[in-house]
Amino acid sequence: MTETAVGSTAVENAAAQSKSQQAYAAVKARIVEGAYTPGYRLVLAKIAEDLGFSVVPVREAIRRLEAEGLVKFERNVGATVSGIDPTEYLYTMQTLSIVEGAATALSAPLIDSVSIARARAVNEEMRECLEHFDPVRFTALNQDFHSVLFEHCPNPHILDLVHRGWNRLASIRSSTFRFVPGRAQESVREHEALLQLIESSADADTIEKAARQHRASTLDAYLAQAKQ
Amino acid sequence: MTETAVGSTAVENAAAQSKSQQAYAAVKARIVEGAYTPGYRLVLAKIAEDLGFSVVPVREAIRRLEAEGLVKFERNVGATVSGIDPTEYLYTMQTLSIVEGAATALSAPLIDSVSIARARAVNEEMRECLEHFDPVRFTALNQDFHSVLFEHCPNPHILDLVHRGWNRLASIRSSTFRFVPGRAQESVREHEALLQLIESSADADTIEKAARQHRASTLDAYLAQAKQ
DNA sequence: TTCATAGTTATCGTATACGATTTCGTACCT
DNA sequence: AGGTACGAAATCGTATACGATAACTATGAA
Repeated sequence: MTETAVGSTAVENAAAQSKSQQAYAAVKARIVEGAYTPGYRLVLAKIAEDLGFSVVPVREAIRRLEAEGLVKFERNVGATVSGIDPTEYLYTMQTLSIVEGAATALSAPLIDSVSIARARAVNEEMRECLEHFDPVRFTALNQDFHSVLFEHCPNPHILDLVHRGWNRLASIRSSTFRFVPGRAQESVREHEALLQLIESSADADTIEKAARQHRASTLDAYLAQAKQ
Repeated sequence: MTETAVGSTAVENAAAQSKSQQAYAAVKARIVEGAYTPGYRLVLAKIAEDLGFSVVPVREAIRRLEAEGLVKFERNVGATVSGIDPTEYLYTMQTLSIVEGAATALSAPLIDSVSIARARAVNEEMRECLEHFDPVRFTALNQDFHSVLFEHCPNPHILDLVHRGWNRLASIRSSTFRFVPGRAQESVREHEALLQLIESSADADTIEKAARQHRASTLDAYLAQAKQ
């Protein structure tokens, strides 16, 4: 995702990237890892000081994050980390179900047996993880699993949309399965089914539907949980 | 397309918007209407001078356009209007076929008979337009038609993606049907079929497939044309 | 006590200035 | 003549400075 130049130190990287990019990466990281929680007020001057930059590159970074939906910006007021109120979560998940489904279907014919094996190994870990349930680890593995499936998507635009969707969910991602523990088992089972569809070279439409439905089910489980 | 606020003068508008936003709107408009053709070099200082601003707000505007894919930006080199080389066109159309298909399907149950009638009227105009064929007008009507179908989509994220897709195509949009004139007739016919599906409350999957296929067919026609 | 209003503070928005990087042209060397 | 290296011009990147806006607070009157 990030352009980690292979074989270059962090220092070299810092020199290679503009401060805008550094600021972007820094703020994004803080959001994704939860240091800045939803609703958190992003004060430009403060961030600039923290990073040792002026405010100008920080502004650009924030605007970029805004375009990706991670930050909400109000003129003359400032930026806050986008909360994921339930409606937002619903919209994001629905969107992701569509683009990820498409990405997975387009990706499927290009997935070699090595990747399949890797995905299966990850899913196996998830299954083990069910015993002494660790939601954070489980959710991380879940992303690994799906990454294998959609990363081969030949259409970079669609792939980008998938990444953005995952990013938007990132801040609550660490706890997705905390809210719907019952869903975890089903999820593992559906993963295996997905893998078999891909192995058997099922037609694109079938794979797309399965992938979409898989995500939609997680959403439904969450909604059912949230309702009461 | 431009956000002409009803009942407010241009001056009031200028005051209400930040210069970043104005710059964004101005540059975007120039790109969409073709004043800045693909490959055109966007020099910050030049644009700033044209608009009477400093370069700072222009930078932000450019970055925003970059995030939307309308502009390509290279560090220490500058920005150029994103070309739509055939591969890009393909990727964009494919992406749009997916999100627009989904948007149309989600939108369908919410479309009232008035909107249907309006869409049908537009399609009728398109049919007439076939006689003395005017590609530009035809393509404009085509957007109007589809707008009616997907604008009711209740998921704002998906709707946003659809808009972005159309924007990306905007610079060549004015001439889409110039390249594939034979496609125009089919297109009109498929529009009517789509309307009937919506009227008869066909299930979401059927509508989605039809909408997606409709766009995919335009893409295929273009590719077949471009090949030889 | 409560509401309205004026003043204060925090923060954003933009202009200007200057240093950094790239690109292009020219001159020199082979 | 061709290629390389040096230098100049164009352009970008960032810092600093200041004006503009909105949120907050305190004060006074009803």
